[in-house]
Amino acid sequence: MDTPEKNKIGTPKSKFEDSPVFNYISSLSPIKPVKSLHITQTFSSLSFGSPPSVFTSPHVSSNKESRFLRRYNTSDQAKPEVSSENGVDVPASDDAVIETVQVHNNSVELRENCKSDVNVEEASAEPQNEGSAFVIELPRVLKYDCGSPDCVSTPHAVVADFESNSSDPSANLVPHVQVAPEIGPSDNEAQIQEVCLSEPKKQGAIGDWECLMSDAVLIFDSPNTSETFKGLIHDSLEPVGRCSNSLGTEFQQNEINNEHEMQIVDPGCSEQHNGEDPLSQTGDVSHLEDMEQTQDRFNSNSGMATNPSKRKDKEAETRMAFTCKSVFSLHRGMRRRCLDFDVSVARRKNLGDGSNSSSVLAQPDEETPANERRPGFIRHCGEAPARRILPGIGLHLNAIATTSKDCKITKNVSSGIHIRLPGSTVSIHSPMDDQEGLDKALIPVSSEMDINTIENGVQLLEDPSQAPGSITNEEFNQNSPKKKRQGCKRCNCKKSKCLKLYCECFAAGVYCIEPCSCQECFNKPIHEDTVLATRKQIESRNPLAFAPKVIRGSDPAPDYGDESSKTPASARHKRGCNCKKSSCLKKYCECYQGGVGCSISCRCEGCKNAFGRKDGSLMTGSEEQDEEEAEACEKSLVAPVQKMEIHNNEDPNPGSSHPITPLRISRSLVQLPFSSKGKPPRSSLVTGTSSSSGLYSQMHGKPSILRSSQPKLEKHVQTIPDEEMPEILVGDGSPNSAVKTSSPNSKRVSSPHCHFGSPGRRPGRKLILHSIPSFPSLTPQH
DNA sequence: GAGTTTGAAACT
DNA sequence: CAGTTTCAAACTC
Repeated sequence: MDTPEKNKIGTPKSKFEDSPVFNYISSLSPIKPVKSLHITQTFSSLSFGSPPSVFTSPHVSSNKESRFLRRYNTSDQAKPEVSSENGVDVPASDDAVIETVQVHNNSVELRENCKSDVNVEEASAEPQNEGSAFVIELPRVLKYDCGSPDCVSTPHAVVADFESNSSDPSANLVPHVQVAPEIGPSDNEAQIQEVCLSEPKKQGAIGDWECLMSDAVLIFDSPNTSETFKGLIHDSLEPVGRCSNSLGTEFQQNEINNEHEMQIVDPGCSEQHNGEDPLSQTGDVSHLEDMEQTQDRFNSNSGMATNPSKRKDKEAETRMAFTCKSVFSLHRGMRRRCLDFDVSVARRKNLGDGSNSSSVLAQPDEETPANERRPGFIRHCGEAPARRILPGIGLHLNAIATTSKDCKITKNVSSGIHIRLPGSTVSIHSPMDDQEGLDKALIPVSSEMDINTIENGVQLLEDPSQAPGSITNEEFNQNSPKKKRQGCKRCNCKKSKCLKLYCECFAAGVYCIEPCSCQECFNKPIHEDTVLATRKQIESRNPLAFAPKVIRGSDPAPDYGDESSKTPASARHKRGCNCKKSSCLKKYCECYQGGVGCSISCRCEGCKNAFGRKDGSLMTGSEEQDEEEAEACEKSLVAPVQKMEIHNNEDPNPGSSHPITPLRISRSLVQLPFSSKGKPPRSSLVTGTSSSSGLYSQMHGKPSILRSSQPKLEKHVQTIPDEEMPEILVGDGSPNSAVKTSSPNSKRVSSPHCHFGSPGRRPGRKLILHSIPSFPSLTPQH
């Protein structure tokens, strides 16, 4: 596994180790090759569920199963090194850095892809384009990226730790970093190692990280080096930081707080907490313990505690799975988001091991029973108990795509963020390093939240002014009226055992958690095998079964033929609805629920979907208004009540406002701003076509969006798509696309994805698309 | 909170 | 592929 280089380096190194520089170099170079390998494996093995849209690249496709990828925090965290590496690699310029990073290691790319791809792109591009926006975007990006498996914020985190130590003592909860300075170098090493190594077994992936760590350690060993190291880190960090920045809003905050730390902070986790989290602290402590343990194990196992070369070997061995965890959690109370990617194997290992570390971090929230942690699934957000730290944000692409239910960020307990792409899930972790952490760490994500987040992210991008974090949160909270379910999906299954698509949790690719009222639930980590098997079966029957129900409309959906579809925003339900009695005006209608108009593919009767009728009356422009009126009339007849609500909400003139395509609402998909009852605001409808802006404005409160409604819309769209893409990808991966097909009768899914893939996606500014290209590089690898 | 309605999912 | 049944969410009271 290991690349020869590493080995070479490793051995000789022992002596050289002393020189920090040497170490770095060695570590860096060797790592690359290795990672690439790993990555490959990882993906394959991991079979990312579906990589995020971003991954549209072919390789991704494979993953259907991946959907349920599991992310374990643990391993990932180890990865931080990557970041560090990146950081190292990265020269000065952010952009450059990013690129470099990608170039560097495939693995790195993967990891960063999340970040870098999205982030980077955004970061690089956006910043240029949009200065202010940039900041905001970054965070979001992070989110998204984070979502992406790769994103490992951790690396940064690691770096951060170091820096933090130097810069922010207070903040740091994280022992490592802090320790370093404070404690003797040796200690630092140990800690570091632990951090990196923690659970090396489980996460073989760690390798690179470890290497770095080891290097770092060495450096630390020599006091001087340590500083140098720091310096390096800093240097690297900044660039990295940017990348990381993209990771999360936290980043911004961090920056504010500490320039150095900034990035470090794991966006995900961090969102803001600068050390505040008690949890984090606890987590840290526990983490330390875990680390120690892990170290011990590691040492015993490898017999080379600090020996870098050996570590490398080990790394190579372990690498099978690569997971990235952000170490952040350790650091400050900040939440860290960690993305974990685990190979199934790794995962299992983790599971086995997991217990150890996890306990440490286990945040209160996290403590979710095993269930939640499940790799494949995202936890429900919901329940995060009380802590709402800004919790990580979990993205559940599926969910997102699907329904977008609301998620509440708040709920997220952990700091971690989990993104679940159809194929894959990414989790950003919080403090929990270890497996448990992983397990536990899996932050319960509410799919909806995720979605929201994403969208928010998008929006944010658009609106620089808003702070990412705040926005998201608020919006999420506000937006999702549904929360009840949506917020975190909770099911109430009685007979399906939560192993059928009837179960929203299952359908969303998340494990059932406490909030669920299900009976005889098998959708729990404990029954992971069963869940996966069932999932496979279902997918075998319908590859798109777990794909988001709503496909973003950005792409012109020729399929539909409807104008509506063409509208940028036009998002459609993949299969279309079959409503008979609800006139597509109630949530019984999936189209409506998803905030999208009905399309040709719908077989509904008496369609009055506010977001767009099946007849194609998607309202656009003036027509929309007219139609709206007509609809209003109709609705009034049909459902006066609803109408009322709608009007109340927005309405005044639906038509007038900016035509936002319903898509936009797409987020809506996720969560429409429905009134608490869930009724879509009429305006929204209008918006759907035309006025959507209103919604946003309302929602976001920021007019900005509105103002540039179209562009923004596009952006949204794109963004959305991106997000969705993943799922699609998943489906698409291969099959999906194929799947997409549709039987006329039945449902078909529009193929969205063309969209996705299409790099050319809409002009939206979102670089995200661009990012996609990057992925390809990865794919090719393998 | 219980009961009803609805339409997707699953089954035949 | 169409029809039927099952299921759980959405909705109503």
